[in-house]
Amino acid sequence: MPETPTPRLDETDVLLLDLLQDDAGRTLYELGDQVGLSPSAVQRRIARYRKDGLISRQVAVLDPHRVGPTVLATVLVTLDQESFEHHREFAERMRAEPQVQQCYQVAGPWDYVVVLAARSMRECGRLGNQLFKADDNIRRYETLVAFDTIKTGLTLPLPAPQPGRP
Amino acid sequence: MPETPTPRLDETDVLLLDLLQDDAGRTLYELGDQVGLSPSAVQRRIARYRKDGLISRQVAVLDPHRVGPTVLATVLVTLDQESFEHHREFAERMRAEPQVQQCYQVAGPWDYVVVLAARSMRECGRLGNQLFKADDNIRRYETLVAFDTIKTGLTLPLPAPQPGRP
DNA sequence: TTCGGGCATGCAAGATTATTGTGCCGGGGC
DNA sequence: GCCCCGGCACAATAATCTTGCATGCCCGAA
Repeated sequence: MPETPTPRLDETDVLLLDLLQDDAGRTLYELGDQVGLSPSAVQRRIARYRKDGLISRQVAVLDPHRVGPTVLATVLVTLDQESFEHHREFAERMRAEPQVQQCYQVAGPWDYVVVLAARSMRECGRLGNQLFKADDNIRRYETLVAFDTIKTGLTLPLPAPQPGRP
Repeated sequence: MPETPTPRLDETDVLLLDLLQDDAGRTLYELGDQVGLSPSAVQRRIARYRKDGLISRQVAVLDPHRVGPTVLATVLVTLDQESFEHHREFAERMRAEPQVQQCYQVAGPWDYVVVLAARSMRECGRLGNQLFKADDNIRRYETLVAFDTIKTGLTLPLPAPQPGRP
């Protein structure tokens, strides 16, 4: 796994990245205006973030309930046998399923937290069966169906700027 | 709450939205190429998605572990008193905290699922204390710290195109 | 202290890309 | 059959992005 040592970020980088996390549709001119830099300087920084893999991608976020009926659910999962191979297989299956939005391997009695997005309660149930019940290596799983989405996003808190260069 | 009746989507819409969910950085020309439409037609459709709130925003997704040390955790929460007011207050607090990535109100013994992003284990603990322990209306909460991120994103499965116009 | 290199910047030209106006075509309603 | 509406392609225009270049700053080395 490419554990790159993390490029150093100054105050402007943090400002920029926060703006981009919030709305990546802004123009370079606008961004530059907000951070006190010329558009071209901004552009070069952003290019660097991409090259460094700091910005992994740029996506459009759809409104779940505007797209059509949507059921979101969180599923807690515990595997039966914990072999490396079983974990790998499970992870692969989660990655392959488009209706799995997120999947984390966690500490404690549960092994995984999985966030599902389905188009109906019925489909949500079917998905659970297909992904978890049909797998005979899953000891137990529990589905927490969402009533309401209070907040959603992938925004990360950024580290305080390195004492580097102000 | 503005429960807009969902605009009808044809096959091209679904194709386009899927492309945009995957990578919103593509040019109109490229998008048009993939869906068999001219750039201007694509542009007009996208403008419509925005107007309809179908695309709620466009963001840059950062790589958590490239940005710096990051600890992700899922927290399950049960309130003590279930009054409307208490729920509203809790939701407000989640929305206000930048380190809360996602928050869902769910069915079952747990009331909420909260996804946290912190910069260290220490901070993660502090955050938990601040958000949940300090609140005397929280009966119980359980933190599931993530070892590993198998998958992440906000991609939604799109409904099959309406029988509308092919 | 002074010199030289690396690095990031602003500016401005040039290339791409997005936006908008126009006319055309096909389907549905009258 | 005719008209209206919606969506399309094309083209001109506008906006935005990209790149080359010269400059200034900070640093280490002499």
